[in-house]
Formats: sequence, structure tokens, C-alpha cells
Amino acid sequence: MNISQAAKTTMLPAKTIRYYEEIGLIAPERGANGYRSFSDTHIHQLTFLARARALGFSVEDCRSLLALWEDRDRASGDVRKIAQEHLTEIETKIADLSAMRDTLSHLVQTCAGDDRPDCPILNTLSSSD
Amino acid sequence: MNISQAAKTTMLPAKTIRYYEEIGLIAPERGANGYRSFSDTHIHQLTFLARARALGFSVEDCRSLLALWEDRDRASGDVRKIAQEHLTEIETKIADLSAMRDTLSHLVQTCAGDDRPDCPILNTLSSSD
DNA sequence: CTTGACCTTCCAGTAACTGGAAGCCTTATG
DNA sequence: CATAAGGCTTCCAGTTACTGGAAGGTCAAG
Repeated sequence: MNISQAAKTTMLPAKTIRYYEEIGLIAPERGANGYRSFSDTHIHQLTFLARARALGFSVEDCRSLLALWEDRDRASGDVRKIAQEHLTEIETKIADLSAMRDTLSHLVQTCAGDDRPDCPILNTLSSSD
Repeated sequence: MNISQAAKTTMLPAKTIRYYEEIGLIAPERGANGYRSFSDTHIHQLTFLARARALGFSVEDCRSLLALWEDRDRASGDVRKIAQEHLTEIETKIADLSAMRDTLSHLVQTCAGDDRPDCPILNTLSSSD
């Protein structure tokens, strides 16, 4: 299977697939013409990567998860540890963003948003109240 | 005021302040020795930038906000528009992260996390259920 | 005069791609 | 058989917002 077909199948851009090869996440074969050739296994790996990335795992986390996935004897605890740490990161981000949202949403509501210059948003950013 | 004092006052790393000058957000004077010299106005601008960045505004948003802040005749509507768009972005991010959190937290709870190889997390990442 | 703390600039690296150029390879058509 | 379209290749540069570090000038204290 050529790269554009692999891209279609895995829903990953071809550019991203080439990048994943470049950083050693996958290792497709090459045909006589130099074209990459993707087997079912490669497609499976790419699908795995796409799913893990969609869950927000970093590429390096993905590398570890992929290695664990391919290790029939891995301990599920190793996987869980990575996922748990990632979950904690996500929860921290949500908390940070929620605080931003609360502040901003209050400011946006307070600001008249008209042609007059007085603006509580700028006032807040400039003074220390 | 030298850069390290400005850094202390604004809680921004000196590196970041130099970077802000490089990209034209601020324009401190220079002493005869080539050292940057920060006036109260510069400190005010830096404080403004620090607050806006802490609220998650991009540096380019900050550039616009700073310009509006310095324009006595600006319309508050211009500011509100930037803030509103940023707020929408934040809300989208929160929604995305919350979906990730729900999925991951379910997976982490389901995974035994012990020495056995069976792992629902990897199963989910590899199969399409 | 020397030491150490500051300051300067410049270069490189980070995360994870993305866009684009230059140039083969393949396939269909006239 | 020539050619044109489209797919493939590699390589280089750019993105965001810094951050680390090297090489070297400046300043204040002892």
C-alpha cells in the first residue's frame, strides 16, 4: 500500500506519516522504486498512533505505548502509569483553562463593547486590582 | 532600571523580556554601556503583557491589546472582540480536554495496572470498538 | 587588579508537524 | 512514442513562545 492509501486508511496526513517514519515511530518497507510500502501491521501501528494522539498523548508517550503494545509480556501497570500521568496533566490543563475562562468571561460580560473607550478588560490588564 | 530588576518587578524571565523587545512588543532605552534601561512605562507594559499572557492570549493578541491599551480613543468593542474570540477558543479547548479526560479516566479505572499483560488501554487504542 | 555578578549578542533547540520546491516514477491518452 | 497529470521522493524553511548556553564586554567590591 502506498502512502496516500495509508493516509486515507488511517486518517493521518501523508506528511505526518513521513514524519513518524523520520522520528522512528514506524518503519515501512521500500519498493524497488523507492516508494514506501505499508503492510497491515504498519496500518495498525498508524491507527494506534492516531488514536493515542487524539487522546492527547505526546509523541514520546506514543513511542512508549507502541513499544508496550508490541510487547506481549508487558505489565499493564506500565501502561496505566503513562495514562495516569497524562490524565493528571490533562486535569491540570482543564483547571488552568477553566480559571482563564471564568476571568475572561466575567470581563467580556462587564465590557460594553461599544464605540466608547472605557474598557474593563484593559483596565484589569493594566491595574492590579 | 536594568533588566534583572525589571524581571524581578514584572515576574517575567529576563530572557522573555529580551524576546519581547526583539519582536517589537516593547522598546526600552539603552544606556551608554549598551544596557537596556526600563522606565515605569516599560514596566507597566511588561506587567500588562504578563497578565494578558497569563490569561492565555497569544503574543499577537497581546500586541493588539497593547496597541489598543495605548490608544486613548480606542473603542471598547475592539478589545471585547479579541477577548470574546479568545474565550471561544478556550471553551473549545476545555471541551476537547474534557472529552479526553472522560475517556482516559474510564480506561485508567478499567485497567488493573498490575503485572499481567492484559490492558484495556492498549486494547482500546488498537481495536476499533 | 582580580573576582564575580551583570549585561550583551548570537546560535541552536524545543513539539509536532506543515508548506513548498525540485525532481523522479507511473499511468493514461493521443 | 511523447506527453501530461498525478503520485512519490527528499530537503529546507517556517510555525509558537520562548529557553539554554557560549563568548565576551561592564561594573562594583575588596
